[in-house]
Amino acid sequence: MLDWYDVHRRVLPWRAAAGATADPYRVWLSEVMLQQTTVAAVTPRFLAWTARWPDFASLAAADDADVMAAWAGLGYYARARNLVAAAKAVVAEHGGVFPGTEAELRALPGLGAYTAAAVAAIAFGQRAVVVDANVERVVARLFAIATPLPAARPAIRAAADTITPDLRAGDFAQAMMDLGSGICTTRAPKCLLCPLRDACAGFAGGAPELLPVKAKKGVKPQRHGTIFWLDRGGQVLLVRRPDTGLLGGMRALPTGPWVDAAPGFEDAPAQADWRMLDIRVSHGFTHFDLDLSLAVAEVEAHQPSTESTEWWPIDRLDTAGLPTVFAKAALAVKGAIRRAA
DNA sequence: AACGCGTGGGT
DNA sequence: TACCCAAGCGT
Repeated sequence: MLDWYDVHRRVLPWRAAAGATADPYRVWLSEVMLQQTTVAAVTPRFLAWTARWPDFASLAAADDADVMAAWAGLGYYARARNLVAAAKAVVAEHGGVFPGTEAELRALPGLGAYTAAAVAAIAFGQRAVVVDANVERVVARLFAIATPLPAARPAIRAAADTITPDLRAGDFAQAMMDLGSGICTTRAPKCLLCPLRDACAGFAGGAPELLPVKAKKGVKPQRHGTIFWLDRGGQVLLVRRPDTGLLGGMRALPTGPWVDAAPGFEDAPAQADWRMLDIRVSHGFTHFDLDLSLAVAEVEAHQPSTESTEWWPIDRLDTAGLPTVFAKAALAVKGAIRRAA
């Protein structure tokens, strides 16, 4: 694997040159951004983020709202909140120096078993067993582990442990991920290009693409809701969502409750002459689909804001850092208003 | 130990 | 189109 990696390794912005030491801050940030998120989506965001907050100290001192806005569109927003919390902990509890052991890393917010192992191995050269979805797939095929996930996890981890080297464990982990990403892919693995082919029990068995076995997913529930668009002379009312739960801590358009049937004007952010637009916006989250009605109204100039609300210039809404579902809704409302004019 | 938690890309 | 999926974590 290491020989293969030395030839085929991907060049990525958070990776050190071959043989060089990676910057722990950049390794950590990239690992968190890459949680359940593709390299293609992460790359531009990583470059912008590191230009703005290049180290732990700058991130620990960053304004919370700026950080959340900078994360907008990447999803799983608890990651951004945990990044700041971890940076503050590094400054306050570790003298600004990132701890180098897997156990200490694991104790920081947002670093679970995978990320702590990956950072320990990649940034600190320690032997750690790094198991992500790529490694699960490669190992399940290599050892022909047919137990369905997630029950297979202990066996997969034990098998990964047996092939993890004492030296260059970080390169080994990245090699497994590059292999999983480009060769040992989910749908149609390119076994003829694989350096592990001769050792692969899954290949020998004739159907490596069927591994690992996964349970089928249930049906996603369909929910309905209302998004409120309140215009105050070219500004729109935004709220800050509660820190916990869906889209926690993010700037957002006001919403009503998410319900099973057709929604109404419940939880409108102000007394106003609300009317529903003739269009809908649909958005899929991980665990439910949302069908959104759009309620619009206008208020006079003196309409106040509160601690958790602010008026935002409509023509600069792209700078507000809205999660995708609200950016989508805003685009739809602006389009409808333009057509009506 | 399930489940809540986003989004964009691939097929 | 309607899925499935991606360098998971916290509770």
